Amino acid sequence: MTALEEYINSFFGIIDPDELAVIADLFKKSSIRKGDYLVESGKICGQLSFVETGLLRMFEMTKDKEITQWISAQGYFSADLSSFLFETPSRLSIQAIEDTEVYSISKKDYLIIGELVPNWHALEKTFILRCFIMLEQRIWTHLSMTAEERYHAFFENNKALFNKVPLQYIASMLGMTPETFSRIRKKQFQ
Amino acid sequence: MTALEEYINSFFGIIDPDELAVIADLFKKSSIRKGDYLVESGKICGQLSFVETGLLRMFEMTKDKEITQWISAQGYFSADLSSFLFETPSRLSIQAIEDTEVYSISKKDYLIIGELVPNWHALEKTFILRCFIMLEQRIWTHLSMTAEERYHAFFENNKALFNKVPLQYIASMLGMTPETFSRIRKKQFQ
DNA sequence: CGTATTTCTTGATTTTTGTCAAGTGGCAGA
DNA sequence: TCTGCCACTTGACAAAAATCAAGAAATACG
Repeated sequence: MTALEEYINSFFGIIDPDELAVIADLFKKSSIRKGDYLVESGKICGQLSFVETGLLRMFEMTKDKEITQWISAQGYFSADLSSFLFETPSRLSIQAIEDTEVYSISKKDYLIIGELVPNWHALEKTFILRCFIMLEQRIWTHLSMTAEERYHAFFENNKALFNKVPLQYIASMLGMTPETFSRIRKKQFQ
Repeated sequence: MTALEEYINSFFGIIDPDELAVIADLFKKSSIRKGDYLVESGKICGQLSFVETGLLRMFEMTKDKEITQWISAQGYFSADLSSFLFETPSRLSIQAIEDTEVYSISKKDYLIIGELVPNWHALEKTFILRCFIMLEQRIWTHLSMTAEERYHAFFENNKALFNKVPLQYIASMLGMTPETFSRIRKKQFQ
C-alpha cells in the first residue's frame, strides 16, 4: 500500500484495495513553497489535500490577530471541509509553514469517486464523522482542562511537532498566549 | 409541513415533500420525565431525537464534576452522534431537564431511510457536516473569546434558554464556573 | 561570517477566572 | 405552613492567564 493509500484508509475507513487504488489515482501531487497558500480566506477551498512532507497551518484572522486552528503534518489532510463540500467561501486560510508536498484531489474528481466506488457515501460519512469526533474531543479539552493540561495532553500525542513548528502557532491552537505557553514549557523541563 | 418535518429539513437540507413525509413517518413520539435519561453513558445511543417540547441536557462526567456539553430545546436534535452512527458506547448522557416530548427514530428505521430515499446519503452528509460546522464555530469561541464574550455571544442567540434552564448548565457549557457566570450576568444588568 | 529579523523567554504587573464559604430566595413536598 | 433542598448570588481570596516591555536565542540571508 502506498503512503497516500494509507492516509486515505486512516480517515475514510478500510477500503477495498482495488477501489482504494482508483481513489488514490485521482489525487495529484503538488508542492507549496514555505509561506505560500493552499487556501485563501474568502475563496472557495477547491481541493482536499493530504500532507506527504512539510507542514500546513490553518488559521483565521480576528480584528487584531491570527488564530491558528490546526496544524497538519505528514499523514493528515488539510482543507476547509465546509467550503470544499458546500462550495462556500472559506473563512480559513491554509499556509505552508515550510516547503510542503501534498496529494490533492479537486472537487470535480472528488465527485467522480461517487460514480466509481459503490460504497463511497458510507466512507465519506465516516470521514466527516471522524472529523466531527475530533472536534468534540477538542471542545472537551476546553470545557474540562486548564491551559497547562491542554498543553500536556497535546504534547503527549504530538511530540514531533514541537521541534518543527513555531511554538506560537501551537500556543494559539491550544487557546493560550505564547507567553503562557513558554512558561508551561519551562515548568515541564525543570 | 408538520413541526417535525421542519426540524428535519432544517438539519438535513431541503427534502422532496413526499420523501420528507416518508422519513418523518419513521419517527415516533415519546415522553421523558424530568430527570430521566434518553441516553446513558456507557450504553449505545440507539436513537436520534428531535425535541418537540421541553429540554434535554447532554453531559459527561469528569473525576469530580459533570460537564454540560449541550442543551437541546424545541427544534433541536439530541443524540451522541458517533455512538448512534458507529454503534459504540456513548461517552455522554442525555437527561431531561424538564418533562420533554421527543420524536425519535431508531437505528433500524434510520437505516431503512437509505432504502426509501434515493438521495439520502447526500442529506445525511449535509447533516453531519452541519454538526461539524457548529463545533468548528464553538471551538472558535474558545480560541478567540473571553468567558464574558462567550456569554454575550451565546445570550444573543439563545435568550429564551435563560429563563428555562438552570444557569449552572449554561455556565458549564460555555466553559466557566457558575460564579463567573453569575458575575458576568450581574454586570449585564446594572 | 555578521547582521537583521523573527521567535522565544523572562519579569513585573494587571486582569480574568476559579475556589471556598456563607448567605439569600424560591419552590416542592411532607 | 413549615422544612429542606436547590439554584443562585456575593464576598474575600487565590490561582491562572493575559498584557506589556525588554532582552536572549535562533534563524534567515546577504
